[in-house]
Amino acid sequence: MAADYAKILEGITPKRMVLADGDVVMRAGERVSAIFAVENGHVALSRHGSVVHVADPGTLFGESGLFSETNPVDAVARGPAVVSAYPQEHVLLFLRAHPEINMAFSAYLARRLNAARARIELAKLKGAEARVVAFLTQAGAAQGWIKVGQPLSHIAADIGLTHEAFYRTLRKLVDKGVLERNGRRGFWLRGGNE
Amino acid sequence: MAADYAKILEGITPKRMVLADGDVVMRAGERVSAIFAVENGHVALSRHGSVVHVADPGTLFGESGLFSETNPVDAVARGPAVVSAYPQEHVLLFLRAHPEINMAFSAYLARRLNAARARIELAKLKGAEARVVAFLTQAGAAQGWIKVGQPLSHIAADIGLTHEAFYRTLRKLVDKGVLERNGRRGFWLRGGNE
DNA sequence: CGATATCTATGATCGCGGTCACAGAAGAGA
DNA sequence: TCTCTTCTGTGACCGCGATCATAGATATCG
Repeated sequence: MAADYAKILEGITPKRMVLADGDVVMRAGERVSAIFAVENGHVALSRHGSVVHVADPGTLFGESGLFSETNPVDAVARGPAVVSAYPQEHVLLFLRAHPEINMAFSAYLARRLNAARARIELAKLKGAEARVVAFLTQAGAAQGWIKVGQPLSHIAADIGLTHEAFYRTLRKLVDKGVLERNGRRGFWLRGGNE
Repeated sequence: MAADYAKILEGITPKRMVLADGDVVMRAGERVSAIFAVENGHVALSRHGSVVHVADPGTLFGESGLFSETNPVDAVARGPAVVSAYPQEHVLLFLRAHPEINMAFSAYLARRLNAARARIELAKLKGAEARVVAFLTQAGAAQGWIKVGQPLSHIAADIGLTHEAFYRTLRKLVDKGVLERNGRRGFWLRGGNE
C-alpha cells in the first residue's frame, strides 16, 4: 500500500502485529514504545472510555505520543486488524538524521491536524442531516460513488448520532433525491452542489 | 504572548497584518505565501464554503499550506483581528537548517493534534451537562478556581451548545452544588470527582 | 458622560433526535 | 446445515435543548 507516510518510515523495520477484535495495542499512561501504522482493519483510539479517533488503513496512530513519555490514549482493534509498530527511538533517531524526512513527517502531521479540525467543525453542525451530508462530502461522495469501509453503525457513532437516527437520515436523503445508495455501503451524493 | 510555537518562529521576522471583519487573509487555490499566527481576534478557515476551523489567538494557521504549492482553504477574519505572516520560504529554509527546531515543530503539530482529538471527544458526549463539566474539567476547574478568557456565549458555541442552554446548565450545576462561580467568568468544580 | 452594542440570564414553546422495541438480513462458527 | 451474533432498518414515544421572546448588566465608544 502506497500510504502517504511511506517515505517517512521506509528506512525503519517495523514489528508486525496481527490483532483480533478487541485486542489492545497500547494503553493510556504506559511508556511510549512505538508509532503504529494500520495495514488492515481499524483501530479505535479512546480517552476516558470514549472514542477520540478511528485510525483507518493507510494511516498512522500514536504520532502524538512520539514526543511524550507516555501514551495519551488507549488503542484497541475494531475487528481483526494488522498494524506495524515502528520503535519510537528508531523513528526519532531517523528523523533527526534526515531533515527532509522530518519535513515530510511535519507535513503528514499537518494533514492529520486538518482532518481532525474538519471533524470538529462537523460535530458542531446542528441537525442530523447537516452532519450526515458533511460526512459524506468529506468522504468524497459528492464526486462519485464511494464505498465506506466500516459498519454504518460505527460511522453513526463517529459523527455523534445513534444508528437509528443515522439510518433515518439516510432514508430521508434518499427520499429527497439528494443521495443514492448502492448496496449497503455505497453512497453517492447527487444534488445541486457545485 | 508566550505562545508554545514561540521558539519555532523566533528567528523569523513576520509581517504584521491588521484586519477588519471579513478581510481575506488568503484564498484557496492561491500560491502559498506564508504561515500565520493569530495575535488577536479570530480567523475562520473554510473549504468549499463550510468552516473547517476557527483559529484562536495564540495559535498558528496555514501550517498545512506550508508544505504544498497552493492554499487548501480560504482564511477570513471574523471580526477585527491581528495576524503575523511568516513567509513560507523563510520558514522552510529555517526548518531545514535547524533539525532540532524542525523536531519542535513536529512536536507542536502533534500537540495540536492531541488537543483537536480531545475536542472531538468532548463533542461526542451526549447531554449539555456532560459537555459543560468536561469543558470545565479540561480547563482545570476541578483543581481550583479558573477564569475563562472569552465570553461565555463563545464557549457555548465551541462546545456545541446555544448560549441559553449553556447558561441554564451552569445554573443547574450551581443548584446541584457541583459548581461554584465567582463573578461572571470564574468557575470552580467541587464535588466528588476524581 | 450618555448612547449603543454585546453579554449574561431566564421563561415558554416546540421539534429533533435519543431511547425503547422489534425484526429481517447478513455474516461467523460449529 | 443450523445457530448465534452483528448489522441494518423502521416505528412510537418523549425529553432535552433549539428557538423565540424579553430584559437587566457590562462593555465600548464618541
